Amino acid sequence: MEIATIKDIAKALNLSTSTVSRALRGSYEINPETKRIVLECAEKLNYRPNPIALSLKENRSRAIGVVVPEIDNPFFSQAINGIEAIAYNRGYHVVIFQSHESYDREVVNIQHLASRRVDGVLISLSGQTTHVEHLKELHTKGMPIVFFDRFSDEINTHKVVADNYQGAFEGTEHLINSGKKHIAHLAASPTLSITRERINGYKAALEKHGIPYNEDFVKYCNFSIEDMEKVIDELLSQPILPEAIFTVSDRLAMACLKILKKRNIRIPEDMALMGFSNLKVAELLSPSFTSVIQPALEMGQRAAELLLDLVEKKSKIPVYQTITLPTELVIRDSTKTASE
Amino acid sequence: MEIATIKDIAKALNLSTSTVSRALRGSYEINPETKRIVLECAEKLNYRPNPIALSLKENRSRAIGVVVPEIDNPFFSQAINGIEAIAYNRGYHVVIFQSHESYDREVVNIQHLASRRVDGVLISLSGQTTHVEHLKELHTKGMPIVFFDRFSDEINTHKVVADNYQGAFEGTEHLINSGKKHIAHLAASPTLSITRERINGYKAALEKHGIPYNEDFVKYCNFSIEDMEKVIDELLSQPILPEAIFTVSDRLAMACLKILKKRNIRIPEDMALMGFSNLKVAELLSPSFTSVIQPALEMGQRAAELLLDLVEKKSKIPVYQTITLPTELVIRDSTKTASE
DNA sequence: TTGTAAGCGTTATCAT
DNA sequence: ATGATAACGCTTACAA
Repeated sequence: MEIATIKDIAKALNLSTSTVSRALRGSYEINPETKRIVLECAEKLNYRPNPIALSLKENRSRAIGVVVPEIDNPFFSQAINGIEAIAYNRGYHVVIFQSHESYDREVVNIQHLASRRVDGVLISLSGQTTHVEHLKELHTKGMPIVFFDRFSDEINTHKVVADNYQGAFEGTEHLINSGKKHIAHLAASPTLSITRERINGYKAALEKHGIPYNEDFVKYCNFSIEDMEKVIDELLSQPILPEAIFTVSDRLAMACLKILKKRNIRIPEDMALMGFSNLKVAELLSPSFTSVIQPALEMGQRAAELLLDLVEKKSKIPVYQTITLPTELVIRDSTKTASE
Repeated sequence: MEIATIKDIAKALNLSTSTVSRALRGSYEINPETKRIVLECAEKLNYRPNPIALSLKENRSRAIGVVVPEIDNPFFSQAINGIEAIAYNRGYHVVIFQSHESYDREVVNIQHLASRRVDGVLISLSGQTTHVEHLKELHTKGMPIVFFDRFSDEINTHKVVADNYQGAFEGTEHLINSGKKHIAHLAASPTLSITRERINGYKAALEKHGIPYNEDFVKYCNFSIEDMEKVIDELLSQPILPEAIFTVSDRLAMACLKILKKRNIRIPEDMALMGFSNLKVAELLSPSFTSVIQPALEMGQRAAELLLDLVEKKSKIPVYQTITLPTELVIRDSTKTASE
């Protein structure tokens, strides 16, 4: 990996490194002829500036850190896709970190990010995270941070989220409109902002249609399959069986399908199933699975734009904003909708 | 972002930077008491070594670059998951690049990687890539490179692949065993190594069972949905309709489902559908969709291990190997299998 | 227009 | 056991 440096060019041309440096970038104060020679030589030696030296000098890395619970989750990989697109266009690299839904791991990630001297951080909190001192410290030290999807109110910065309230409202209302009254809501970690927003949307839809809220129909579970199945089993072992289940993730829907199948409960005849989803393979799914699609890609893009604006100090005094992007209700089997 | 440096500690303690440096790492040649004081002060100032300065000095970045066609593809996001796990454990960071199946973009990615001074590269080639001079140059300059999934024979290095031949063979044989004779094979780019291997497996299964190979049943298509649908339409407009379609990706299977639905062809009664898949939501799929699952996570892990061994020169004279991991045939609806 | 020198944070070498 | 200095690659006052 022998790579030519500015010194090599200087030596080859009998110039000083500063002249070479000037020729290579700002063309001010430089003899056009010298510049030509330098560029030619740089080309010949296949010179590439060393970004590490640059980083050391400028105290910036031209890289942003992204902390997500799991890369291998369609929502986050789509979001990263959006982030990468924007970062790439603006000359930044993306360094990925996974918290694996663990608070401890998230803290370690943040330490790594800080010591890696990334120029900014995009983060979606882990399901375990209940306090954010680790981020607060980083933020007060001046590190630009932008939340997407899962945020904390304790840090005053940009937030880019899906309209979880409206998404849950519409989804729930769709179930109500197709004749369901007993609707269960299978939520994720109660500590997450998205969980609260979704439950509120769910409640609002029930209320609008005069359906009493039944606490037993709302279940929380973490991200392990075992836990999901346990919770679903509990839900289905109650005296009153729901007529529909609204899940907040594909994995939960999957777990539901499995349990329902085991109990010989037919979908959608015996029980309707719907929920938040991010699969790109909609057509491969059971046609009766109506879903609330999140704008993952766009969330990533918007978050990255906001972050890079902060990093590049486009606005001297940042006015932090919360951007809420709409979800989309996708009904696959329209025949089922109007009926009943 | 004011972060304490070794200088700050030295100043605070009236020591030289070299003493502080020694106290901080190698504990040889240092007064235990001095060491204690330094560590205490470092703790107080929340000192974190600057990896950029380290990188400059050591001419290494402790980061590896990963080039994949699309992050937002379950196969690659699972592979990245495996890569990240290994890299994390061994103290490396992962910098992600996407080629978006474009050769030009892949070349740019490689340039970025090189100038970023990553310590090694993991790559799965783009569907457009037919020559690999960009990688050859990097490799001959000494950059460790490991291929996973999609490789080129022109570069002598480690390769980690799925057993595409066997996967396609088993999948095709499964269709044959369930009574199908006219089996179409929907392949990806003909330039990719995986495409060749899979077609060979497909052919071998046909041959084993005495079914003549029909060229019209093998179609190539690129990664755009439009192209997929066009090719599938062509396939279904031929004089002899296949009884089964073997697809090499989830997106292709999806496109098939769409077209088949439009033409009112029932699955699996009129036409069986199966193929390579990487979805984690198997249970959400149509129960008749049999799939050949690729060991994406493990491929990422193995590739990362091999790369980091190269990077750390564990073996002075590397013996490059090709690791082939088995695929898994997952039959969801066992009732259909034995019948017919 | 070009060269000299200092500095970014760290470590290794060579004094002391 | 500790300190001074050079070096990693690059930019930028400041000098010439």
